[in-house]
Amino acid sequence: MSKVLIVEDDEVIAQGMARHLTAAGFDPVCVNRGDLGLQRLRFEHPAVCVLDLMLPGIDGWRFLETARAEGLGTPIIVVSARGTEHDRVHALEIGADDYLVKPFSMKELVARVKAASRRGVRTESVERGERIEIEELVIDPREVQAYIDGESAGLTPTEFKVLYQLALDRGRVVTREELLQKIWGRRQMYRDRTVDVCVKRLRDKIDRRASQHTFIQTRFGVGYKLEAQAK
Amino acid sequence: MSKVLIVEDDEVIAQGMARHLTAAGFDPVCVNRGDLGLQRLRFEHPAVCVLDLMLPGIDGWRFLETARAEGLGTPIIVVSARGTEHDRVHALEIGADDYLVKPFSMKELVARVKAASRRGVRTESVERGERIEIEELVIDPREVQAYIDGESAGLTPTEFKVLYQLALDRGRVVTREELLQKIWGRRQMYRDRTVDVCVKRLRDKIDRRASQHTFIQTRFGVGYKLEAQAK
DNA sequence: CCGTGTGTTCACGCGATCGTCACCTCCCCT
DNA sequence: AGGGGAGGTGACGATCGCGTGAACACACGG
Repeated sequence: MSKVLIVEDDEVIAQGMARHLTAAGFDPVCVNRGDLGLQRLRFEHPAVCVLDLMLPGIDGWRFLETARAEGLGTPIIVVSARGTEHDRVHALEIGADDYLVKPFSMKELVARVKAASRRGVRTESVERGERIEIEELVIDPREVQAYIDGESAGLTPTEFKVLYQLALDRGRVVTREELLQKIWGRRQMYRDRTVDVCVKRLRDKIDRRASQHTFIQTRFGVGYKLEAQAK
Repeated sequence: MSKVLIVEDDEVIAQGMARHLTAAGFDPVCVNRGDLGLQRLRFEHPAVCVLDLMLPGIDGWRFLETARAEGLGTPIIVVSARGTEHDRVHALEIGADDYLVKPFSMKELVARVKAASRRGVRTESVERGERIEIEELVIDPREVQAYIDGESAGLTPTEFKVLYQLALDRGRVVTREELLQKIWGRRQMYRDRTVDVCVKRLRDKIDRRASQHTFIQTRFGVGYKLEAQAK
């Protein structure tokens, strides 16, 4: 469920961590360069970040400093082969949340990732993500609301989630199964019209103004798609 | 500044920790029994708790379990002479935020306490901070009071904290969980109406004047939001 | 020891929300 | 052109969220 960003240049270790985190119910993403990791940290907001200190691109120290300077609050767990007291204290001082010395047990890593994600509740529901603007439609995750021509669309939480999910993949067709899975947490549907009804209500609210114009398009037999123009 | 609760039965170690934490700008409080520590954790809400596992009264394990079961969200750093992988993993699993094996360096302890308090579950220090003005509403952190048209609203400390928290993120929807965590230091809520009641009283006090006008808006199924206009 | 101020929990009730269903419309394929 | 199935639409009912008033718990000051 929760995403974990692994910034580690050793393929073997990264894969091992990913495997164990997956088994524990996390959704790990691996990156082998510091600069790439920083970019992904900025855009997709993972619940936790596991960071190696020795990295190509930019090293872990600069990674930490930059991330904190930019105000990114993601819990960061440093893993490193070097584990002198000075290293540990310094990393913690400049913004690390935890420090594990290699070699470490995967069990402990998983436990510490769990602990970090547990307390990082704050990005769970609100706050994550930028506003998305598509023509006169503005989708604001911070307010959990959408606006048309600056006027609130009065979306309910579920409606908003659907719209936001479509907006994250705007231009792409999103299947019903995907929506049902991500928003309702259901696995399979036999004849479930839940999504359809929700989309209808959504359309009633956001397509009302610009008549003749529908933001949410239907892909027959597949799913729904939100218009792509990023304004 | 920030209070740190030290639950440790060895006087010498406790005093050492207290001394170093004081030097680092913390306000340590020592307790030598588990049951007493738990009471103080419940009563005064420290920013961080440092917990030894071997204790008279109730031991650290039960301390951890009880605190978390009660929904107390204070970051807890476990320190222990026993440091097997199993111990560490288990402690983290049942709610510890960090685990240090004795003997440890005081520098590292301080660094980890800093890291834990940094991601501060709660906004302990209300004192610093600018006044926030929203139309005729003035929120003054120094006075711990709000004013409407220059007249005191007579807010209680808790009411003020809620208002201030909303004001810091004005325009953004703040979830109940977030408020409960930041102000009351609880992590999970089962069916807790504390926030609702507090908000009701807040509204009674600050919305009284400008009738027809509510500063605090409800986002159904999500949380509360304070009006955005910075005057 | 008892009022008072403050904070938390409880119980009730209304209204918002959301899933389901039935029926209708439209698309796609043959 | 017609049939079957996918999707749109409107309505209904159960549930849940939350406002509200009151009871309850607790520390403080006299």
